[in-house]
Amino acid sequence: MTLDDAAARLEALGNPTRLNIYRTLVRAGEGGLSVSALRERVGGALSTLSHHLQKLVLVGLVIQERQGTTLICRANYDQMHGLVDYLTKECCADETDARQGDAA
Amino acid sequence: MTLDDAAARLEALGNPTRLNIYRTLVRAGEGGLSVSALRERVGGALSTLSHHLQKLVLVGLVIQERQGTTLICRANYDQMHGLVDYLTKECCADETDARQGDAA
DNA sequence: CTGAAATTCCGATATTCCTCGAAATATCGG
DNA sequence: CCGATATTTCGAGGAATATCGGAATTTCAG
Repeated sequence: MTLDDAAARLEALGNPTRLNIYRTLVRAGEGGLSVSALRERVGGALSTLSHHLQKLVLVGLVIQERQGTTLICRANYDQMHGLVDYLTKECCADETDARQGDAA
Repeated sequence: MTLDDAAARLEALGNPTRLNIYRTLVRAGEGGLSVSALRERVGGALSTLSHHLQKLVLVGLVIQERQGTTLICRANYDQMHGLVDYLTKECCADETDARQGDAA
């Protein structure tokens, strides 16, 4: 994962509304949530929610799947793990890591 | 750590320039880096760097310490660990965690 | 086809962000 | 105090964001 990718994901998460959306999706588990179900929990206008969701989808943090008229949204754990990994490796390193982790 | 706190930190990191600044600071290790030394590595105008640094300091991700005329900047590992922790607990939980982690 | 439900697209507005150069401020050495 | 160095503050331009309401689109049921 490049620095720009990581920054894009962090930015996507770096908005209270969006972080809340994402967290809600995580808590919903594998079943996911429809956009309207999501809206009932996070509030706000549907168009706004849709907008935020797109941002999350764009960076790969959320996956959408159509089921008839409803669109199911799910958290993409892999991407989040990748992000946490990046943060841990690149940005949590103490001196020990700073010497070796340079290659990454 | 509240959702808003986490979002603020994520937002601070969610800018390529700032993420680069932070990462550079982490790699510098405990010794830290002065603002101008930092500038030599990340480029850009000093005023811009100062601005970004303030943002990082504001959310606690970076600590500054005066040494004469120079200001030493250091990454605050604790805060970053706290953030990664939050992400892991609140946003990486699979169903197993989603049931129990609700209290947090 | 028609009606209903779910979601996105289309403007619009207010706010915030990123970046810069220049001026101001702080600290030190002498 | 003076000069030099380091950093921040000020002011500004331009771009991007967050939010909204309503219209348009898609998909299903009958």
